[in-house]
Amino acid sequence: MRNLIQDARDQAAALAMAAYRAAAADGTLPQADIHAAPVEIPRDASNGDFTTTFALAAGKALRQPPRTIAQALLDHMDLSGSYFASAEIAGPGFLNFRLNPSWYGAVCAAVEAEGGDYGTSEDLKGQKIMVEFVSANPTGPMHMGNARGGVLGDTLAACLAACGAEVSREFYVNDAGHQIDKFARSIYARCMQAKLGEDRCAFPEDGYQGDDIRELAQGFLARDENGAFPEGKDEAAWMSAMAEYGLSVNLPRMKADLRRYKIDYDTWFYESTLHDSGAVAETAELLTARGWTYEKDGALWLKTADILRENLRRAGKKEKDIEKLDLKDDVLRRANGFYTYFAADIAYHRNKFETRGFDRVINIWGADHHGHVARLKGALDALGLDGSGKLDIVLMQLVKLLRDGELVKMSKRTGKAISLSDLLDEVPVDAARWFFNAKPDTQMDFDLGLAVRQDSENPIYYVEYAHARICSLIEKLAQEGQAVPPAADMALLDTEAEKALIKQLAAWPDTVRSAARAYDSSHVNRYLMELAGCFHRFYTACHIRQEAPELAAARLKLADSVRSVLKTGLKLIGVDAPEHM
RNA sequence: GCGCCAGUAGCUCAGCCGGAUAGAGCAACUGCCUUCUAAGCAGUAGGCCAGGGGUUCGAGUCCCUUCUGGCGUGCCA
Repeated sequence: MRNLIQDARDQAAALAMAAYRAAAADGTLPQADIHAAPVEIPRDASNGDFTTTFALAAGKALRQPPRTIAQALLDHMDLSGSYFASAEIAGPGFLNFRLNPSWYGAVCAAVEAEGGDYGTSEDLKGQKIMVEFVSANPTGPMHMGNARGGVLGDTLAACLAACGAEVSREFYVNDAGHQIDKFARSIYARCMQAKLGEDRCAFPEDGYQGDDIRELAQGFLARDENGAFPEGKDEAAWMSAMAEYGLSVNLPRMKADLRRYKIDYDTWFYESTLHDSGAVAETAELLTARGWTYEKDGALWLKTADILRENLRRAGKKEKDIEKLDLKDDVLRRANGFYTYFAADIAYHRNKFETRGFDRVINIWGADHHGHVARLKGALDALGLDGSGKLDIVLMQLVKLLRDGELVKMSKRTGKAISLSDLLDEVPVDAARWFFNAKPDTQMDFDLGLAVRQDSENPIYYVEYAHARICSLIEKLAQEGQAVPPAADMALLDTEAEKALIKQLAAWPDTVRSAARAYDSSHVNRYLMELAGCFHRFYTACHIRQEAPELAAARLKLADSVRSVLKTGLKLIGVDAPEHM
């Protein structure tokens, strides 16, 4: 709950502002309309722990050289009682602050007091947020492209929850529509082939080619104990029984694969329920009532172009640029009477906001769906549900799968895809989770050959090793009679390695917050790498054994705090923190 | 054609609202284990931040433009 970086930042800003007001009051500096001092953390710690660019930024408004302004601030500044030991002018006019022991002590105290809760906040308290991710078609095994979305959604949800949001993880099951129809026809064709011979029955051209479909067909026929197929009911009835059977086999497998991947959903939402309840038709009627649809060629169309044009105008886009976009309308209900996926998706999101009352909805989508983003938001806007404001779509670039440098196609249709479970057979879960927790918009290559021999080369081991090292250290010292003390004089920790480590501990709350704000949980990975690095350097530079008891106690205490934060951080991204390696 | 995302070290990527000498990991090279785990540490080398203009005290970061790569532009989902 405490955030010492934020506290120090605020304090530095307040000190600078107070100094400016004092300088302006006695005429040292001119009066100007300045209400905040920008505070930054210098890249290089030799430039101080915090710095304000007040003098640089205000140079123009105050019509004085930055260094003169900085000097005036310094002359009017009172650091007593603050977290800062000193302030000095540097470079073109930076005012650099250095932290004093009270700040380092406060960081250690916060980590100690808050334990596993350290880093959490109430930034998003009271907000009901849904993260919908993966939502892979249940017509076949999940391919490894789903692995990335799984990690991104799951870790993002965890970060949002750590910021106090009430988070719900959801999987949208596409158990209706065209794909399912194709799925049923594919199984049906394989059943027919099994009965009559491959060459006597054509397989649908657009059917699913994978072996899993053959297995489903065989499974279905095995359950058809009397050998009735294909007699007894009409084709459509057989197909619907097959689709139902196929889903009953596939969905539990998907759940199991995801569980193996350490992903648990709060809700599995079935698309079919939207059709069955009439919600899709109702949504289309609502859009029609609001004047956003028209009929053409027997189909019902949504005036997507009008909606988007209006949104773009409101966003200030130029008319000629809008024209260039060549905006098109979308079909909601086909000429054959069936609703499109888009129509169902609008109904689905209406359900998320209207029926279930989420304040915010985040969807993780593959970048190949980006054309759909503005349309869906626009359709929700047209329903008065503020899709532009409350629906956020995180687009992730697809993962290119390689094996020993050679491209592996991920097409489900060809049946040659590497499935998620194949992936987990080859790569440890934690390594996969770590790897896929990268910034969503980077295109990444995943080389299976490389991943297999990713042992000591994998950054994750650097972090895990730090944790194991600490556990082992604590264990060993405990055996020698030196337990982690309940309290210690942390002011004794004043070497560069120790201070750097404590500063890194202080940065944890900001890391969680920025990951949640940016919808990018890879901030956590980077943070943990740095924390591990700081620890390894501390470990090498600062020993505990054979040191004076007070110092040893403080260092042991610090190591224990690092252990705690490493564990919390790894847990956040769903990676185990091993005690031995 | 139009649109979205990206282009920073050999590779994978950081770089907070524009700030000081552009950083880290891996790979390469050199050192360091009779003291808490060497899956570690210290060091060396590696850069026209894709190219070109602009905005200003200051640009990897903002604007314009060109080039390169990925993706999209369905009565598919």
